[in-house]
Amino acid sequence: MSATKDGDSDTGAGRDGDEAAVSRFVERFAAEMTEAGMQRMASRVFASLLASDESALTSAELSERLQISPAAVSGAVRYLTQAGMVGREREPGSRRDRYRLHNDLWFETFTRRDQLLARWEKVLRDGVESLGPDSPAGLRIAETAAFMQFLDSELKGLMTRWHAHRETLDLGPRT
Amino acid sequence: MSATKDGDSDTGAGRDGDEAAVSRFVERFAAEMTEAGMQRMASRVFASLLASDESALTSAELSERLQISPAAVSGAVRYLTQAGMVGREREPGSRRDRYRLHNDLWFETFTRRDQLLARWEKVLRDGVESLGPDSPAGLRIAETAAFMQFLDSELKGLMTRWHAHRETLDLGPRT
DNA sequence: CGCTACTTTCACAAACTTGTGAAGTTAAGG
DNA sequence: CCTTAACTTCACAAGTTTGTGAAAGTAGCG
Repeated sequence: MSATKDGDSDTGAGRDGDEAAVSRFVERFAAEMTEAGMQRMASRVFASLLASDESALTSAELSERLQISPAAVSGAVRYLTQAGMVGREREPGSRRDRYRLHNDLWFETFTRRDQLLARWEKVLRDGVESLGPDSPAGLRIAETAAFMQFLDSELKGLMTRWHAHRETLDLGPRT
Repeated sequence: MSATKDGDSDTGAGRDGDEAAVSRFVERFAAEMTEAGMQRMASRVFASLLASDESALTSAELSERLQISPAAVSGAVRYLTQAGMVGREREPGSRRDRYRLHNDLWFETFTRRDQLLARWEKVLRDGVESLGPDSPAGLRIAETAAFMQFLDSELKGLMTRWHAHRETLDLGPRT
């Protein structure tokens, strides 16, 4: 069925795999991310980038693949760059931007996470004061704050172990 | 205004700490959770329970403290119970339900997390097929799937370490 | 130096979410 | 059994969010 031919494509056999199947994957994965709390368009853009061979696409490509307006791409990209999940590059002699997934994808994402944890911890520590440090509720909240702190401290080691573990997989060098 | 007196309160000095301060904490913490993606009312109910001495409140108490209708409480509680973050108890000879934070709060929450991870991993593995396991995109997605699997495996050890670490804190026995 | 290709911003319409009052359901207690 | 307290469901109003087309900004390239 369908679609594998694209006219000016040059790498031959299905440049990013079977288009329909890829699109299905993109939508499925995006749906999961959306359910986990990310904006819909941002999820879709992210998933598209993840599923692209270059791990980078231009605005126009995104617009076409996802069937959305340039404005929607713009909005999604703003969100993703602010969240530090995607970088923007200008191709030297051209007026196109390319949006690129950071290589160290999950590292970047988790790095931000600890700022979040720090904020939560702060709010919780203040809460202990409000409730009285010896009340049951105060103690429970102190425990929660301690948990956040613990998580924060664990994150570093976790990423180190991931990088080590990653080496043992034969996934080839980073793209 | 002060509000510390509440008429039928019996434990004396501010049953759950200074009411205004507690409410402020509840709202602040709930706001953080909301920003992180949880529904507003669910966040507020959760925060209220966290800040209550019993770690449990009745529907009426929630309704009053948060100034929301019973219907809103009902909706929030449904969400929280489905997410496994809150349990429902019926007080024996009474028609009131009490909603209770699970003791092992964070353990419960993280336990669910691995189901989420498993789902993501599944979607990703399917994606590898769609993209071709040898394409750059396929490899990247395989790496992502591997990361999810890695995270899942780490979670167990993490919670074990947390429980150990928790013992070293003088927070008294579990509530 | 102006043309043109690309991107962003803006105002608005559509769609979804959220919280409410009111009616409906269940079960304790007389 | 009947009453009544407590919870749930339902339909809807209010408020947000989301995505779009159109206009305005930027910057390559002739």
